[in-house]
Amino acid sequence: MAATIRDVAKKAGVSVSTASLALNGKPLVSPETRRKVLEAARELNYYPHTTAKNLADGRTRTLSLIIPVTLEHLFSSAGFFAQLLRGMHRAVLERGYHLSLHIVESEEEAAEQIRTIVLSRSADGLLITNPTVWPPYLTELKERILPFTFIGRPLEGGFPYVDNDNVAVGRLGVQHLAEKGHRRIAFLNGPSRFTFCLDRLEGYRQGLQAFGLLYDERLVWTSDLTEEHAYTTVVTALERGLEFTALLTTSDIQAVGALRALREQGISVPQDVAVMSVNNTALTRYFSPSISTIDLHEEQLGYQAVQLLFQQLAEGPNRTRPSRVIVPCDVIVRESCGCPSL
Amino acid sequence: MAATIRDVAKKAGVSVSTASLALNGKPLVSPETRRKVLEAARELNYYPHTTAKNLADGRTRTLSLIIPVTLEHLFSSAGFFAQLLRGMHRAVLERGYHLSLHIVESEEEAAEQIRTIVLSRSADGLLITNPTVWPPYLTELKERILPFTFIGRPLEGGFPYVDNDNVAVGRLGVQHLAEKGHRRIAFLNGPSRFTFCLDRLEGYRQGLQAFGLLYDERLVWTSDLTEEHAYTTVVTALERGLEFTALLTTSDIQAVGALRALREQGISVPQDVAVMSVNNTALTRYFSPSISTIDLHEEQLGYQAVQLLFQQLAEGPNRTRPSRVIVPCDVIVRESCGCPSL
DNA sequence: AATCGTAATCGAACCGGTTCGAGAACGCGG
DNA sequence: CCGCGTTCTCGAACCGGTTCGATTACGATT
Repeated sequence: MAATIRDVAKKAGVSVSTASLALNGKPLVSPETRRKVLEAARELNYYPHTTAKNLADGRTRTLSLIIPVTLEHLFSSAGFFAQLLRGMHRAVLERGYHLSLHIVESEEEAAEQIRTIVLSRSADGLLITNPTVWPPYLTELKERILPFTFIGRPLEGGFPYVDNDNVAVGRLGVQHLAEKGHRRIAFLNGPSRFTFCLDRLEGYRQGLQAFGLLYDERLVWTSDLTEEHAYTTVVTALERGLEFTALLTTSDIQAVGALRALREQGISVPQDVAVMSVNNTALTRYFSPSISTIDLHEEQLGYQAVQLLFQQLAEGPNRTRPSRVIVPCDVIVRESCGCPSL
Repeated sequence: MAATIRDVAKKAGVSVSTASLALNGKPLVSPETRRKVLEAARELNYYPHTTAKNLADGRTRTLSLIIPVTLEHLFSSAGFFAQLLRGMHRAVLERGYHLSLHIVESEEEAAEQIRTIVLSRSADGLLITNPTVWPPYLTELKERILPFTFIGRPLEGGFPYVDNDNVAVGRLGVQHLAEKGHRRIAFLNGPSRFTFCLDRLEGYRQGLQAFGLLYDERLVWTSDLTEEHAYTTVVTALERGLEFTALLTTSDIQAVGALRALREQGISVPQDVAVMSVNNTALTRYFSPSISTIDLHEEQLGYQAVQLLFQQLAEGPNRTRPSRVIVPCDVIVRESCGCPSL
């Protein structure tokens, strides 16, 4: 069938080992011999057999990406993952690696997949998205059987991860609204099992403090990352008669639900209440009013995650610093916050 | 490090070949021997080395998914791909296979990736999404070096593919609107380099014919699959004074652009013009008015694509019928078409 | 001329499985 | 008791690369 390295060696009149050295650009080969080998390879249309390479040097040239994603979550965050994948793929391609995809419905399933990957040695490293505060596979991973990188900060420290600057997300959201003079800024956050929600809450507090505003826990609400639940949460808050002139939500899909609730109560945005959100999904651009949001640079996040993982692969098991990379974020001003610009 | 099959064989007191037969459930092993081998394997926590298996039997247990996706396209179709991936992953998991991801910016890049995969023998089959009418890699694939399946009908026949029932998409869209009494139904289609646009146009014609309506080419427009271009296209159409009471668009993102154009001209939806779309993305649910759309069952599409590819793998190179699978679609009624239901 | 160092090359082992052909053990009929 | 077919087991080859230790060739050194 296809030419093997033995075919190339024979054609070039050298041994297999020399052919291998020449093809891989190793130094100990004379220029003349190298030329002969390369020419033979070209004539035979030789291309190394990946699997054989993998077996020989014990690398799979594959990184496994674990995406725990429930159906409703998928709906709201498809754009996030799409961008993430782009960034990861770009990084992986640069090194001649492959990206293997594992979509799981729960973290238990994630644990199972991870175990299988480890046992079957089908990847050189793991990229694990969306760890909740204590994922079931964490104990096993602690043994460092396989290098891995989290996308999103795990609660337990000491693990390598990349993440958005979620504290900055909260802080910038508040800052942007406070600079317009808002004093009572509500925050519709997500479930606290997500560390990004914890971090954004921290950022929210920091933002208030920076502007000398008091933290009022009655203005901090929590909902699932769905339109429906965000809607009912805001409706409830309004029924309780809470006063606020600005609202920061932690995801675009929540902002949409919040806007529906506000609209139904005859509260107009941005005149009566200014709204800001996070994610910069397609929704926000085309919604009416268009939604001011914070862009997370997901592609960069994916790219950096892979880079961090490669760094670990290079370092080997002598586990140096548990590194982390934080990707900055940008405010994107649209109509819902009531700013004149753009 | 980890136990190999030789360790298992030694512990069980049998030869390596017997151990292999026993572990793989081959028939020629005595029950007693099998028991001993399995027990030894369990005690040693043995798990076969994927790469070694792959090299030995010449299969990679990997399918490569090629996604040619431009940035603006990504924005509008992230949900589509997310669903597709879910379905594919589910099918692949059932067979102990892996899904390898290749995101490319152009079809030339797709061609390059495909060539590399073929030469390096890093996958057993290819899943190729979104073929345009004549993708550059088609000629090579014709030689059937590697089994593949298209997601989306390629213009050239004779290749295995799965697709939505795009003719039905066009037909059902028209039917739904015509049943409400609409006589002048405009169609905002996408670029004709996409076969799904060609098919939906055909469906549109069939739908008109079924209701005894005349095909009026002035009511058939084309725009890119972006909000902006859809907007300008509809604006232009309105400026030309074209009369229509209903509009079918071929993607949700176009519907959004169309709605913006209509709104700006003081045309209210659904009162003055009924609008229907295709894709059932998050946008359509939360838009105001919510957009009636056609669900394509993308997860099913992905699942079927993998099944079709496995079928080819099973059949081997004795290329039987060039099979295809068509996934049905469903109308989802919301506000924009002006139907009372729901 | 003998010794040494270095550069270039080679053969063989190895990675961890599968598979094939040969051979041993065994029961059975003649 | 012999020959034969069946059932089970085994050793060795194989998949296609990489790598290690040994070997050769050759110019420089003393």
